[in-house]
Amino acid sequence: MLEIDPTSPLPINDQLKGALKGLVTKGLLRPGDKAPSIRGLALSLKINPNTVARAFRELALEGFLDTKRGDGNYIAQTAKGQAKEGLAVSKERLADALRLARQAGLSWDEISETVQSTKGGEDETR
Amino acid sequence: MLEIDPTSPLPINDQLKGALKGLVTKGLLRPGDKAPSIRGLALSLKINPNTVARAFRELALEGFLDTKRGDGNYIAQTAKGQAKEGLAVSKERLADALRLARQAGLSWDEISETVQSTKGGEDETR
Amino acid sequence: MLEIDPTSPLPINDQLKGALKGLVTKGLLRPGDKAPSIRGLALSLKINPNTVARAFRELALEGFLDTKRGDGNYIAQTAKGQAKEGLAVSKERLADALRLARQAGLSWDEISETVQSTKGGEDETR
Amino acid sequence: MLEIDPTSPLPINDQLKGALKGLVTKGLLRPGDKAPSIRGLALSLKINPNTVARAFRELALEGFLDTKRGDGNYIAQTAKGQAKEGLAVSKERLADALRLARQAGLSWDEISETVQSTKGGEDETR
DNA sequence: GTGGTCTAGACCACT
DNA sequence: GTGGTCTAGACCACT
Repeated sequence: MLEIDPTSPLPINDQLKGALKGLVTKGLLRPGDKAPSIRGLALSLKINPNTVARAFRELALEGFLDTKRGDGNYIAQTAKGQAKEGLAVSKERLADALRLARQAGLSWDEISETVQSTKGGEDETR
Repeated sequence: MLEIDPTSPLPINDQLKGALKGLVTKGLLRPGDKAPSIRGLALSLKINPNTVARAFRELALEGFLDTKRGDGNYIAQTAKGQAKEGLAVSKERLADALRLARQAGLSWDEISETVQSTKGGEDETR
Repeated sequence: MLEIDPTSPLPINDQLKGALKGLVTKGLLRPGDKAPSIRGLALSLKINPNTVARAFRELALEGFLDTKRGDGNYIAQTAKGQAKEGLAVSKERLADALRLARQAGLSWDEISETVQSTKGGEDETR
Repeated sequence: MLEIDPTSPLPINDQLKGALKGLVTKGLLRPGDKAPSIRGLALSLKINPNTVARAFRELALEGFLDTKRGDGNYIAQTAKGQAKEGLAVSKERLADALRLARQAGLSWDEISETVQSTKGGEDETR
């Protein structure tokens, strides 16, 4: 359900926060639903539980998650709004990446190509 | 001529290397040309000279720049090839950014929009 | 300048956040001032740098500190307001402690005594 | 009769132990009296029975409670002494809380105020 | 030297 | 089993 890119310059914990908000945006997770457990996520993503815990703690501080000690984390009722804001952040980050690609000399045609092939790559995993 | 994004998760020194290679790719800088001075670049980009120096040192190690002590740095004759490889790296980084954006819940339509508006934004600065 | 109580049930990182806000409240640290370094504080308080870093990261998220990478942390211009809110939180925590003391059977007289002797204890360290 | 503060940094099971000793200190419960049932307490305090059970187990280990399997828990004959020691612990904890409040920037006047208003708040619940 | 991220692992509180 | 805090230590980016 979730994927992380260990080679990305974006810190793992930030990726995780974005991906979790993405699940809500996509409707795969809804307010009131139980979030995956910290340890379970760490195991399946092969990252350290502390890293997941940090992402979750920050999401809880933002009001996106409700933490119930000894029980688990739940998607907050206000999560949808937070997810929306997350989308805006993601757009900005993508725009940054595009500007960097341009700086590095990629033409808009090459960029379109990259978009297309990334789109195609998605189908393969389906 | 060169721009840096201090808010990007991509390290400044990597951005600098990519942008310098970009100038060669775009033909704005050619083999044999003198590269901008470390101090001048640091000043105009408002970053620490050490960071620029480090990027230049790495570019020299890669054979992209020729350093002449007491004179400055010159674009190496083999720079064009290096720049081409840089393009491939940039494409991969962009593909990563796209995958992250998808994880975060952006639809392909929203991504296209972002590409278009970034493209538009470029014109404004001209 | 700062003190931590390792035996307190209040997490060290929370104590640190409160104490730092206290320094601003007391006027010992002002907006624009450089905060103590993470490593320095960790050394002098004999706690782990990660714990200090966590407190600082949260204070930065709250807008109480401005972090300058490779340089250090600075008290934000808006810190005074944040410190004020911190005072309210501290009052609430003290009220909780008082209610617990009452539950545990302390009389108001014994509580007053404890307040007085704690006050006195402060003078000794001067 | 008993109250618990779920927001306190002091663990629930410690609060429970302190409160139970408080009932003895205040004379509301005497040696030989039957203690409230674990399940009943858990229900009325809305906490997990395991948490109450653990507090009782520890109190039994300290010799404050006598557990009679299949019957219930009874206040031990030596409970008064134990309760007295509990008072000392509570005083120390209150002193800690006061020092933290001072660190956080509360003046002694504000502390006195907080004491007074907590005292006043008690009357309201009567 | 200063901060940032991550891993590994211990121990605790609660369900 | 679930989350929380803390320590220890490695490695990185930037001034």
